Amino acid sequence: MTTYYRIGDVAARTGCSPESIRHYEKLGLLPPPKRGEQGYRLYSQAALERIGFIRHGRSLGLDLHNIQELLALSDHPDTDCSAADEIASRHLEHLEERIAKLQALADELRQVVHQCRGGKTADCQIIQTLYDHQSTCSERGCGTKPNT
Amino acid sequence: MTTYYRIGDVAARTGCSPESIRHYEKLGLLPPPKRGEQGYRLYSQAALERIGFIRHGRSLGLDLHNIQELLALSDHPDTDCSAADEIASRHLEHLEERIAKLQALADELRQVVHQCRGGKTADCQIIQTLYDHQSTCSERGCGTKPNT
DNA sequence: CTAAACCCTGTAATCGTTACAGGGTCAAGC
DNA sequence: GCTTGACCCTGTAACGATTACAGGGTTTAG
Repeated sequence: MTTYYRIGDVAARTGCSPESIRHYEKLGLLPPPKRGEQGYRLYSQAALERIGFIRHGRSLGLDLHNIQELLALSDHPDTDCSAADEIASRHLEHLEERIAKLQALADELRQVVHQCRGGKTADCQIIQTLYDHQSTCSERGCGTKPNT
Repeated sequence: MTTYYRIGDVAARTGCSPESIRHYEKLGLLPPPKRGEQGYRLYSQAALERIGFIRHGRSLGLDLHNIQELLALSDHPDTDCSAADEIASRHLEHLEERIAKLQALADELRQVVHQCRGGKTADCQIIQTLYDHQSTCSERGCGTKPNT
C-alpha cells in the first residue's frame, strides 16, 4: 500500500531537480531506489524525506560531504550525536568567517564605488585602486586567497 | 634595459601561481608574453602590474569576466569610466545580498548548534531540524536555491 | 655528472548543478 | 494507426577558478 513516486513527482514535491536526485544517488547519499517495469526510478515516502533532508542541508550551505556524514549519523540512531554537533558548529564557524571576509570586501568596495562619475578611465579611482596593491590591502592579510 | 621575469619569479612577486598566470593568458586577460630562447615566458614590469590588478580584483571577489572588462576599460584611457563604476556597484550589491543570506543561514544554524549535547542521534535536534522542512525555512523564501 | 628545481603543453580533477545527446516508453488527440 | 509531447533512461560535458597531474625538456648547484 506504500505509494511510490517517479522522479519527476519527487522533483515537484521536493524542489530538487531530477538531475540532482540522480546525482545524489550516484554519490551514495540516496540508496538505489526501486525500479518500475521500464526501469523508471520509484521513490518511497522515506526517500522523499531523505531528499528533503539533503535540500535543507544544502540550503543551509552545508556541502554534500557533510550532509552525507549527517545522513550516516541519522541512519544509526544509537550513536552519539556529538559528531552532528561538530559538523554544524564547524560549518557555523566557516559561515562566520566568510561573512566577516565578505563584509571587509564590501567595505573596501564601498570606498571606491561612485568615485569616478563622468571621468575618463585614465583617472578612474576604481581602476587606480585595483592597480595599487598597497592601498587597502597590505594592512590586513587580504592579499592571499580570493574569497568567495 | 627593461628587466624580464620568468613565470616563477612573477609567481613569487605577485602571489599568483604559475598555473593561474598561464590560465589568465589562455583566457585573454594577459597578452602572450615574450619568450626566451627555450620558450620560457618572460614578463615585463607592466605585465607584473597587470597580474597584480587581476589578483586584487579577485581578492575583492570579482570574477574573471568582470576583471577582464575592467582591464579592457583600463586599456582605453579615453573611454568613459562609468562602466567601471557599474561593475563595482553591481558587485557590491551582490556582496551585500550574499552577506545577508549567509547571515540568515548563520542565525538559523546558531539556533540548532549545541542543542544535542551527549544525546543519541535519534533525538538529535540538528538532524531533526534538517528532516523538518517547515520549521525554519518556509517563512522566508529560503527553500529555493542553495546559497554559497 | 647527476639530482633538484625550474619550464613547457595538455588534460583531468575539484564542487554542485545544469544541459545536453541519443535513446526508450507512454499518454492523449488526429 | 500514427504522431506529438511529456516523461524516463544513461553517459558525458559544461559552468568558474584553481590545482594537480603526466610526460617531456632545461638549467643550476652540488
